[in-house]
Amino acid sequence: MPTRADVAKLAGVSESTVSYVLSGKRPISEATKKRVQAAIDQAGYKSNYAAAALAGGAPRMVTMMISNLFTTPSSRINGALVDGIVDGVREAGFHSVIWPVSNDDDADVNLLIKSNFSGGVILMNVKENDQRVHLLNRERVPFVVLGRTDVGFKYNYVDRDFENVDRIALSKLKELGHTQIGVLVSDTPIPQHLMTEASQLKMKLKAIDIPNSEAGGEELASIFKKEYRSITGIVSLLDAATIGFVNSAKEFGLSIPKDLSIIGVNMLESQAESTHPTISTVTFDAYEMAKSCGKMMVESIEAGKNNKKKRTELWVGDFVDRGSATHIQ
Amino acid sequence: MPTRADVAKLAGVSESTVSYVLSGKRPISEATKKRVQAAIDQAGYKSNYAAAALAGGAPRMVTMMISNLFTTPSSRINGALVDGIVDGVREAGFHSVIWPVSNDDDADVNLLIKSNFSGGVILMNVKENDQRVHLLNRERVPFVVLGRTDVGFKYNYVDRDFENVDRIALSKLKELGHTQIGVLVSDTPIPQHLMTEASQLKMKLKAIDIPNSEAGGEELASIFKKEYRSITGIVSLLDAATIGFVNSAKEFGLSIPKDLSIIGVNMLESQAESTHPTISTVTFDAYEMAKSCGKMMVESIEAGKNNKKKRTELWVGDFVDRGSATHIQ
DNA sequence: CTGTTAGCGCTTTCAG
DNA sequence: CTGAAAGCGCTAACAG
Repeated sequence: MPTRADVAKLAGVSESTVSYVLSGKRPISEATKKRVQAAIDQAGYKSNYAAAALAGGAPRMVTMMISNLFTTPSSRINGALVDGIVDGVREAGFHSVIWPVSNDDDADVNLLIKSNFSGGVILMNVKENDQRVHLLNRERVPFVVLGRTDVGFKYNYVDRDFENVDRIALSKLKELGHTQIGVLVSDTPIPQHLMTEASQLKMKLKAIDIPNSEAGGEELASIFKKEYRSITGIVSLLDAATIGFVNSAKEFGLSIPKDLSIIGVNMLESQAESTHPTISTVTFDAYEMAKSCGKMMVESIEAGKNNKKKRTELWVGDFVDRGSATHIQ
Repeated sequence: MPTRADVAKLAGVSESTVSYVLSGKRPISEATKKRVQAAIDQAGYKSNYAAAALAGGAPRMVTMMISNLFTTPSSRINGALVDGIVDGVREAGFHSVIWPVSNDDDADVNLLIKSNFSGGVILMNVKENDQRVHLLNRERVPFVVLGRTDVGFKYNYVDRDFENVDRIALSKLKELGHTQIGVLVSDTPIPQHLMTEASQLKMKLKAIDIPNSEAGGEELASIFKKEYRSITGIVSLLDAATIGFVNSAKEFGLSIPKDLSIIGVNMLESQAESTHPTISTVTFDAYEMAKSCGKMMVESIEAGKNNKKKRTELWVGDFVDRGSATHIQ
């Protein structure tokens, strides 16, 4: 295995010069850059991760910990998350790997932490009061949680910003001229922040409490014109019921989106898509979310070096217009 | 972060002594062993992966490369493979991680190889004439393929040993007294090695060529007594057809396993299980297979250090008796 | 813009 | 049974 010394000799420069053309951390003349690059190719040189990690301080590697990766069928959203993290981390100049946690005991986790070849850990699929959060925190390993769980102390995470999503949905409807809004819920009141937001926007919300099933949606459709005559916009927190509603709307003389604008909120991307291809949603871009999670992880690792502590919470939603939210007619 | 030097000071021994109690590579008195262990605990010492890798030569880490991990639904067999590799590798004193390959271009693979933090690569889900095999071979990275693909040169792999599986199936039937054997195939002749093996065991094989569907199996059941009166044992290469056959056998006056012994072969473990809970099979223990793959990987890495080359091919099947292969009556 | 040099923390001879 | 010391290949001051 050729080392940076071999390359240096070949190129007729010093060892550090080789390092610097590789890292770009200091200006190098084009001429030497070329010579070094040629020498690298000729020697078939490959940088040694271990040596770099040793010399550079923390290892430039982040580890994704996904529990139950192989017992639950992987969903599309998981793929987007992994891809997002990989890209975010890579853009920050780190690598990322998945650490297989076959079972739920601590052995694997401990091994990862002990071996300490990883600069930080991204925790996914966190459970309620997840023990791994406690462990990571105790062992002072830099980590970021993709999601949230209540563990009794603060930590870095990236999660969906539900309130902002609601805000986007309502302002979108407002913008389209709707003020009388029905909120599809199931056995729960309208979330407080939705209420607050609505009053700021001078919109009227009316809870429409139905079972979250296709049947529930159909039934709503059957009575909608009678019961909710004044309502022109819908914010739906339900998936299955929305399918039922949309599918049977026409049958009951309700034309969507002509008579009614619908925006689904707080559904997972996959739910939203499977719900109905024509329902507009405020959804989450899982890939982008994961990407910022990756970036945050790296930042957090680098902050740790300088003993700077940072705590970040983050995320917003995106409006996806599929044609069911339209201007009031 | 405490280092081995801190521990040494605390325990009042030399640095190398600490290393040796950790690695167990030379005899240490119980007394100092205890003192060192106490110092390690007290200091909260953790070994540094990067430093160990640097000093020790090749990094003690193997990487699993699984393509399309997140676009295909993960199956149970994949989980078994990953778990097996992890355990096999761990028993050999190495760690293992999954390298996420989101797309099929070479960028991810190159990155892995360049960063060279991994002592070896286990390739899974290989495609025909897989380019990654060429790449790994060219870059002289130690690697093992879990599966097989034709690339025009030899490499280390672990795969199912189909011939041995057939051998096991036939000898099992022979042992039970069966000599007139039907072979369930679909649009293919009986494999050559099955024929060879049968003639050595002085058994008679008869191809039973049917569609591999439940309907195909049912139809076979309906005519079996008439058409294949002399046959007492079945070797099945088909999954769906076997289900259909077994399920409708009784209806056509065929009692399994009383009248007929059935052994499924060359099915994946998952297929075999889903085929029928009472069909005996010669199947593959995916976990064990993967485990030996992990061990082989580590051996291959360590052989590389001493410039010993080894080429290994491996696997056998296991007979799983679920009661449908019984003594001739 | 480039070279010299002191480590990073560990493994492994070599010398007791 | 234990110590001392020489690196592994790289990064990052420090010194031009």
